[in-house]
Amino acid sequence: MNKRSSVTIKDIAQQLKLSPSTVSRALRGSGDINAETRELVRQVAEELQYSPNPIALSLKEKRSKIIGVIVPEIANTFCSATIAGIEDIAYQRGYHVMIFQSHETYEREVASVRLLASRRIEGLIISMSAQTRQYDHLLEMNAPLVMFDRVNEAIPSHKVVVNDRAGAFRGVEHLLGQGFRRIAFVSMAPWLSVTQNRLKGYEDALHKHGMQLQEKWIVQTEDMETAIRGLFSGPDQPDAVFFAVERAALCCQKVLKEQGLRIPEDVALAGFSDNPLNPYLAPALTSIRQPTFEIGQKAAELLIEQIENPGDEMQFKTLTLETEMEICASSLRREFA
Amino acid sequence: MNKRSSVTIKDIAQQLKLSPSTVSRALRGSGDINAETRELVRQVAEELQYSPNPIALSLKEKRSKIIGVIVPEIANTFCSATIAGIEDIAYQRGYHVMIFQSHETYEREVASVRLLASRRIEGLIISMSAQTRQYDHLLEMNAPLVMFDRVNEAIPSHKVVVNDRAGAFRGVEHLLGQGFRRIAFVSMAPWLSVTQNRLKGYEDALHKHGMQLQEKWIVQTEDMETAIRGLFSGPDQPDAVFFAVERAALCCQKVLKEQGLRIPEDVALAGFSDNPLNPYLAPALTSIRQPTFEIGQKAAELLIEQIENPGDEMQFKTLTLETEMEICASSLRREFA
DNA sequence: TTGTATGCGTTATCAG
DNA sequence: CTGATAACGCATACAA
Repeated sequence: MNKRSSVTIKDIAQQLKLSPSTVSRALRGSGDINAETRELVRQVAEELQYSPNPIALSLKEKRSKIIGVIVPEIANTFCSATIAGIEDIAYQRGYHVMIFQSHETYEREVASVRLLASRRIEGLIISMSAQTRQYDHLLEMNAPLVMFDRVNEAIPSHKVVVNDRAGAFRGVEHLLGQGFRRIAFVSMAPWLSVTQNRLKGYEDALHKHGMQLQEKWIVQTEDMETAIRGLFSGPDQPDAVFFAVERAALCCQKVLKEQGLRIPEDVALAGFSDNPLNPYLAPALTSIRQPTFEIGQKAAELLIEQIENPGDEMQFKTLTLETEMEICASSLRREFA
Repeated sequence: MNKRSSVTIKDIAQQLKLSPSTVSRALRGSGDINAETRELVRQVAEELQYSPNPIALSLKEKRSKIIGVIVPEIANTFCSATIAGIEDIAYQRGYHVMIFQSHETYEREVASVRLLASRRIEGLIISMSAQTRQYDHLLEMNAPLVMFDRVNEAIPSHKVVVNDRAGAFRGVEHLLGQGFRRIAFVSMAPWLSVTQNRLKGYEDALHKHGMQLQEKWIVQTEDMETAIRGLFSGPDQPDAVFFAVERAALCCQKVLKEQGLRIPEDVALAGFSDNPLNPYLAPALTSIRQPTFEIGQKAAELLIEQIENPGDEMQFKTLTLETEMEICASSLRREFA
């Protein structure tokens, strides 16, 4: 929209008394063209600060060089870090990234998908909203699609996930190793694969150590704050909480603080979270860390590969990256802490 | 790019044996048209899941209904929250938001501005990178521009800022009120207006309480970690730090921890930060809070107003919002903590 | 080597 | 009331 933007190929053509097509060829180097003419055109283009109109290009080539990204919330550390990874690759390969948030609602997600589709984006990278339980909007897309984090097996696409089961297993086993025996599990949407896998890891760990699963200590709801309050109000309270989503960490902190319960003296805490401040919390929060930047990179690579090789009837891959555990005071027995 | 996207006005016309122009009119309701025809067209459009091609529309109308946003880092809490506010208004008014990160580098910022300009975005909302000390890329834009947070008076545009001077004043006065007398100031780019204003607030507070400014306690550098380490290595160390940027908070935590200095027993801490975890840190971090969501909303409103009334030779406004102070343990004298 | 004509999807204008 | 045509900016098949 700056001055440069209104200069078209025609202006250059006019000034040089050439036809627009010649100018076009000179600029893009296709076809045979007189070296002098080319140079001349280039010079004038430079002078006039010509830059091609990408909208016209998109219309013509049916390509926009834009990839869409839909995440639940960019305020979520995991999401913003992943986006950084996506951008990294996208810009390297000459693509631009259009970011949308679903704010964890199905409606916003569907609206965003439709919008992006109508905008002729060339591909979509998505982590679904927690509310999404129906996938028509994604199945209808026939642009390349890559899912990450919140994926669904029923949807044919590349997927990038972490080994949630192993990550949760490791975290819970760590809690068990510290002597905690009454470990609650807090999560949100039970229909999401991440939730299910993390729950499996939790079960694996309990099982391996010969412990009984206590249904009442498994919380899976949107309204985590209330649920956690429930965990710590009746008799038979947990002595540790393993949270499967970042937001739950904050909820736990809040409720425990409000109930006057100390971490880890009264209740230990560990779980999935990618917030960089975790080691500085009171007390420092033991976290299962995901390779966020890399997840974004891989997703973008898979997407662009797909965009640029449309013929290939490819096998859809599921890339599984490993998590790391950052052990901090929140999950250590007092005597060690 | 889903199936719907390939249905054009022509397809509808063909199916109904009408001309494209008739279909266009029927769909957009302009001009006179037979009520039956209109209904028929609408039905077929519905059946075929027609949706207009926005790229063609953009080309024709020279409008893209896209506004660009450039921020230093979306991982920064302040930025992501602001973007949420921008999105809120934009979507209400039918605009889409294209987000770019400068990663605090001048080059990325210039590249993003140029890209957005060439993409025919209708307006730009920007918080400049810390490196940016030259503004040609912004001055050249003749699309509507709104700056927030990192603004520059030399650039003719609407601006949305917070009362940085008052915020810093309040924070530092609070530290003084708690009995701290050796207060350092940590920030990054001294040429930014935010930095300058926050520094002024710091000076105001010291001055009001009859204190001398100590140059050696004023740190303004990219490499904050080293600088802070410097503050706490020699003799004559501060007993409190007021930080003017969110990132500095983390740096302080890190260095103080590594030097075995306790907060607030040895060194008190307060400053600008919008991280929601601050109250849960060890100890809880006293924070000057900005109305992030509202900043984004206001910026978007100003931009869209400008986009939609291009004729108006408007006065450029600078909107100044107030900060709030959230007092926590990190800035309280031990006896009160 | 260069110019002309055409089309991408849409709408405004003018003719019917 | 409806249809034909041109135009937005660009690239390309084809003609010269």
